Amino acid sequence: MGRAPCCEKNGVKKGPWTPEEDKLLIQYIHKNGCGNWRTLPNNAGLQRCGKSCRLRWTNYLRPDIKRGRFSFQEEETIIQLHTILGNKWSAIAARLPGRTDNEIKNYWNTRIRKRLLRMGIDPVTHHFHPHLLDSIINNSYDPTSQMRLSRLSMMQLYPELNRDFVIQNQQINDYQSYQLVRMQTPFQDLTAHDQFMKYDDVESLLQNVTGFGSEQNGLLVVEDYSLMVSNYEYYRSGQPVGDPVSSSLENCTFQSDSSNIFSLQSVMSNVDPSPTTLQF
DNA sequence: AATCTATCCAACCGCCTGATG
DNA sequence: CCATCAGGCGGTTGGATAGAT
Repeated sequence: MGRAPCCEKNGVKKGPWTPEEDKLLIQYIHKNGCGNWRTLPNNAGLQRCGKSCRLRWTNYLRPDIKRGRFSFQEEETIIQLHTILGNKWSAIAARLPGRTDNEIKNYWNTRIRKRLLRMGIDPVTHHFHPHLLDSIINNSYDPTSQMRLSRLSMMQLYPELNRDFVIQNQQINDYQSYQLVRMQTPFQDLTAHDQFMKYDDVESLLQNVTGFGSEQNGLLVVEDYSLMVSNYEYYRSGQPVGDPVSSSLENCTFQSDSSNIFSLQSVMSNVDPSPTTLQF
């Protein structure tokens, strides 16, 4: 015979934890440690399965858990680690102090994954895929969305980067590569339409870089202005000198109009010297 | 104000691996 | 060696909430 079962199936409570249950679990673990999860519920006076207790403790009650919004640095780390590790959430969580695998998994599935798809990037391979753009262009194209207009026009602006070319040339395999082609072209050499698209690139990039803000009536509304600026500075500091993306951003400044609503004043590189107001 | 829809996330489920008797 | 379990993991669900109509 092996071990006894971890818990009786009958009489075990399921569903959301009450504050009283949380209190019992915290008090017991503070006094006795985790020990054996199988025997813990009985010893702590909880009508729960040991597995449920372990999950509640590791994902929610543990004192070293960092709650709240993910920073840009954390999000960048998650994306980079996911490129290498895939859906190994526990391995990713091990490199993000205070974050649980469950929290990272939820954040990936509800935020990051969707954003990558919107950019035409496969969240599994992290490569650009034309068929993802197909679905955007053919099925859900919204002419009021600058992000989507950007991608549609991108294909029109760079016909040499057609889908066969994308498939055959692995060095240009994602959305950022398309942006870099435009970023690296001097502003004065671009057509009027290209210039508009370059503005659009910077706008989209800033919103991704800062990781905060939502469009409301053409203005960018942020929850934490200082954290947004901090993320922006972190991004810029991590880019190599002469990087076309960061050089396009280097003269950007933020102007707060009120406590949490502001417009972006930007002087883009190689652009008309008068400041240009960009609104999200 | 009421209803519908989309999003978020805590919690559960089922599977896998190594440990145990 | 085998049956069984604990612990850990990734996938999925469903209730709560926010936003849209």
